Amino acid sequence: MSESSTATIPKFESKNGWHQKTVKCKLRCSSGDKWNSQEPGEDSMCPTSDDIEDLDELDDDAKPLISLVSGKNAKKVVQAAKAGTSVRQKRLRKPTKRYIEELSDPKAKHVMERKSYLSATLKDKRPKIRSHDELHSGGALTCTPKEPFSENITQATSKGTDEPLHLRSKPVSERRTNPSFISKGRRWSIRSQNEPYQVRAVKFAPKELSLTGPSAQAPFESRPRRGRPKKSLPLSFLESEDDESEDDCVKKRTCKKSNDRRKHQRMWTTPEVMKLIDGIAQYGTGRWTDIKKLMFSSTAYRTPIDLRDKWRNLLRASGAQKRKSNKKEVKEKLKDVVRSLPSSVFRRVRELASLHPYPRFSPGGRYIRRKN
DNA sequence: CTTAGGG
DNA sequence: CCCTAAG
Repeated sequence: MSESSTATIPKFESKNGWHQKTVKCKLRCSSGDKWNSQEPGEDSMCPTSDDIEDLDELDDDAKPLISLVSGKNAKKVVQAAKAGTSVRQKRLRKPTKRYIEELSDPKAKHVMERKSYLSATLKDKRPKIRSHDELHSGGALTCTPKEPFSENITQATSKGTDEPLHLRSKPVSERRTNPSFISKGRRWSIRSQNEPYQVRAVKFAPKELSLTGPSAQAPFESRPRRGRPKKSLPLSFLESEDDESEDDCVKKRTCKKSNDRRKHQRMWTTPEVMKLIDGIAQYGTGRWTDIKKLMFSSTAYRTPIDLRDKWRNLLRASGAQKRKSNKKEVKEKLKDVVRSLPSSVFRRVRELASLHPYPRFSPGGRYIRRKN
């Protein structure tokens, strides 16, 4: 998929090529299926081997996405030129994101909100951006396919790798991650500018594109989601962990508007659970950050909190957490959790549960100190 | 900033 | 998963 779209790009020199590209993108778009819907569903699989951490899926939609963007952009440019509305000299970068959004999301309900939010954030965070905003913001993005990328890259790199990039990266990732943008703007939105890998990813994008991205596996590691990437994050690259596209579309499909919460659910795979358990076995309960760092260093998603939550659920599911409800009930309730997990896992869960109780308070109410 | 708890 | 209150 990406290939085809990429292939057309070189033709940009001739106006014809351009047009072609646009059309193509459009076609793709209208054809309906998302490119990233290759993953039917993860839940049914019951992996027995331990090394299936990357069974999730290959996230290739980034490239197509970009081309899409460019296509849009081109179209937009044309339109703008016709209308003569904009005063931009070069190529009207600014509105890009808007169009992207609009086209990709027919409803385009939150466009305005989003826009305002964005600008607000920018203003708020980095006042100076606004000045070169016009020049850059769309800059690389726009020309990615059309113009020699070298220029853009140079510009981007030499200039603050920060501001313009982040500026650009946000819309893109947002679009992918958060179809029904929430005007409120969450933590991750704000933080996204601090995330090193995201920046990097964005920076690479153009290169890959023009080079016909040979081995670009996880073009957009973007993990806009909340969470302190911290210093140890760069590692998350190597693993080419993947996507987010999955849950993205899952969200879109299943709950569409859904209640604000639970936007991106990601199914816990068995290996993940096992890693978690191992981690707890080593560190005990309560040191989620450490566990995350050690066991999930390669996994960008899964914050320490997620780990803790998962553990809590496991406990409940395993019945170690005696509660009012009897085991049967619990099991029934958390059937989905159980069904894909081998019994061996649950045995371990129980062991650990007795070893280091989760609430960290013994039944008597005494606080249980962690050892190491 | 990290945990714990509750929604 | 998300959010908030505590250390």
